[in-house]
Amino acid sequence: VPVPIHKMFDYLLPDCAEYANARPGARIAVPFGRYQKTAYLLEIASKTDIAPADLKPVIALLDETPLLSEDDLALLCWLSRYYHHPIGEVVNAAFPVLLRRGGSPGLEPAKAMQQTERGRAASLEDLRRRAPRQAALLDMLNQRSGSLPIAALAGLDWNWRPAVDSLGRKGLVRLVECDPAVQPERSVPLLPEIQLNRAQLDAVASVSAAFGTYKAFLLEGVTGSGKTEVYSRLIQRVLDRDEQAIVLLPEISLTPQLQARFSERLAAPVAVFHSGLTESDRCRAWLDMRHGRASVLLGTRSAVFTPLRRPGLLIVDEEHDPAFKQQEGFRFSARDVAVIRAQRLNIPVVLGSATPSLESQYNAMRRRYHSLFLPQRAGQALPPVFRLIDIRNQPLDEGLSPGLVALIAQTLARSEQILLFLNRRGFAPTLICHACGWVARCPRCDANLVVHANAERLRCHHCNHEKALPKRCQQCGVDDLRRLGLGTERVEKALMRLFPDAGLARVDRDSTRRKGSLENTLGNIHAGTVDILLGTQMLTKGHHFSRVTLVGILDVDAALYSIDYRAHERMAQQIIQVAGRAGREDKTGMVVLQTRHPEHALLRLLIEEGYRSFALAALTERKAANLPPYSHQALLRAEAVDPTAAHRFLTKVAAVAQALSRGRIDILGPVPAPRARRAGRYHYQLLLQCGHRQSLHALLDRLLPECFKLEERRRVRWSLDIDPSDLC
DNA sequence: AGCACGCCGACT
DNA sequence: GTCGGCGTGCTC
Repeated sequence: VPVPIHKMFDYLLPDCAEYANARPGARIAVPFGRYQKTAYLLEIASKTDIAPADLKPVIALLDETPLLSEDDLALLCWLSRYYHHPIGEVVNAAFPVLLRRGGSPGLEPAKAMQQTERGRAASLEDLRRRAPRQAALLDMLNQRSGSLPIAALAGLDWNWRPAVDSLGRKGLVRLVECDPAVQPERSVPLLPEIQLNRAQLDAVASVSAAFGTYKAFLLEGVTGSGKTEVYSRLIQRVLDRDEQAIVLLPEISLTPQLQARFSERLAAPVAVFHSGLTESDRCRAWLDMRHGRASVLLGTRSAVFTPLRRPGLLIVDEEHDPAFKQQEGFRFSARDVAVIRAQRLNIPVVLGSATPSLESQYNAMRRRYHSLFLPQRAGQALPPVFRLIDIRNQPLDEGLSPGLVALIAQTLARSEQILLFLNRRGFAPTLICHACGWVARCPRCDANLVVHANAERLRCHHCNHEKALPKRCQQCGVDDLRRLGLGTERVEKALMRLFPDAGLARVDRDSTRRKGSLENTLGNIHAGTVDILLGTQMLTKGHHFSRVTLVGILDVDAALYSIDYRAHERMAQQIIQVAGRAGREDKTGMVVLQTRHPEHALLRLLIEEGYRSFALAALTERKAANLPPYSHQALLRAEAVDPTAAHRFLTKVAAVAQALSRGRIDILGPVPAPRARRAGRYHYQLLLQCGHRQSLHALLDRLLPECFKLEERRRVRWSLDIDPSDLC
């Protein structure tokens, strides 16, 4: 039953014909408490510890044939044990919401759009101006002599459903049922296979040779080295074998691009699964994969559980991205789940990245993953040149050094584009009183309020608390408040002053809040009306800007001396990813990093010898400090409104753990979490660490039941995070 | 989670 | 004399 309880529940399976087909993996409706719930049949047993009088009968069998295979069910049970998360919620995570609610798994009748008399007579010119998407659909209808299966639209990379609905309302088309067996024609013409280079061919050959068996591959390829082409060729091979593939991406915004590229190359339609779709679309894609009607699925992390009729291949693109780790509830890593699932299904899995995570790099070193390397940039584009600008004792203009300003001017003079990266939004991260030193703090969090000058407001980036920008110090009343530090808004203002004639676009969460405004900005960038592109990590993902030849990273120092042991890794990945946005076939890109630590060993290694050398050195540091991947971690978090309750609870837990572990496991803490006070609650954490994974999990198996018995647990909210990616 | 029960303070 | 705040316990 999908509830946060570490338990299975026993029910009576009525002895009648309806239940003859009941098999593990099927959904059932059961009475639970005073309500009815959709639950999952995990096991059929002939014994129970529950008193017969307490057993209630199952209300209904919802699936004649189970939607999950025995394999997938076993995987979910394994995950429940590994992540120490209640089995009901784990199984729930594998299903789309519509099916969780007990929705029918049946096929809706296939529909086709048909042109009406009115549609034939309608003036397309008028429509083309006011509703170009509807016009495009009518054009497609015309090309296909007035009838078009809805399924054929699935390959389009725009949201066609509202357009179909509008056409229907206007009576320009009508929807009729059609034969689902008729394969829809392609909506995008199939492009010929492109010529792959040696490294790409080798990668394809290695993975293809592993079809039908488990093997994990780490595909390391710099931006532009043609990973996508390797994926699509591999998927084509999978399709040739009449098997299915899942491709995982870290975030929704990357799906349209990849979907378009796949649709051009693959003979089969590409199904999509992510949180930007309606529930019914997600459910349809899920069922299409389950029943084998679709063969390729592109999706974000929850798509990793999609059942496959004929499993062939799993791909995790940008495998280093922290977004693959779910950060609340069932805290799984979709990348790790993909590897385990491939193992259990006996199929290959490909992890791709220009900047592989240290974990994966380590697994490749240990030969648990097979390394594939794509060195060249396709089409002979040259790798960018890195340059450090030492900003010590330099006069900075809102964070911009004279050297960088000069480079920007030169690049503008050549009519080329510039990309500036600053991972902090707002105007200034601190508002301080010059008279008394008072700093604007969030009343509910351990954090400074950030000045947002455009909106004339102060905002907390952790709890969204907001207030008007004060004119005077709230402590001493003097009107000399200064804005300390740099944010994208501030740099934007400086750039407008320094380069008044340049087209400027700022890309961060504030500037792209409105739906579609990111697409709009990206459009302008490609159209060439933007000369300088300024943004946060939003810019590091996916999009390539072919006219960018100068990349400026304004502040690398924050990451160099962060307390988070993963900060170096993330910094290096961001630098290489931003650098990869630049350059074009005939022009070398330049990447400029402003720092006060130009001698920093890891930074030098990164820019002089590349990401691989950096990663090896960073791994050596991890080894020396006995940090992951050389040890395994589990993090117990606790929070409460009472400032000491969480600490008291974790102290008790630490004592129990100490007694159970007999010195085999490092018990670190409890300590206050970074920014211990958040939205008025106090956060603490206890880190358990061990070089031997089995020992850690054996401890957790015995520790958790004790946690539930502790008296102190009542006053806190607590949770366990296995393989935490953030210690906060 | 979602719900009921039950015990205390603020209203008609 | 009752409404409703949320702490506590239970769900086969």
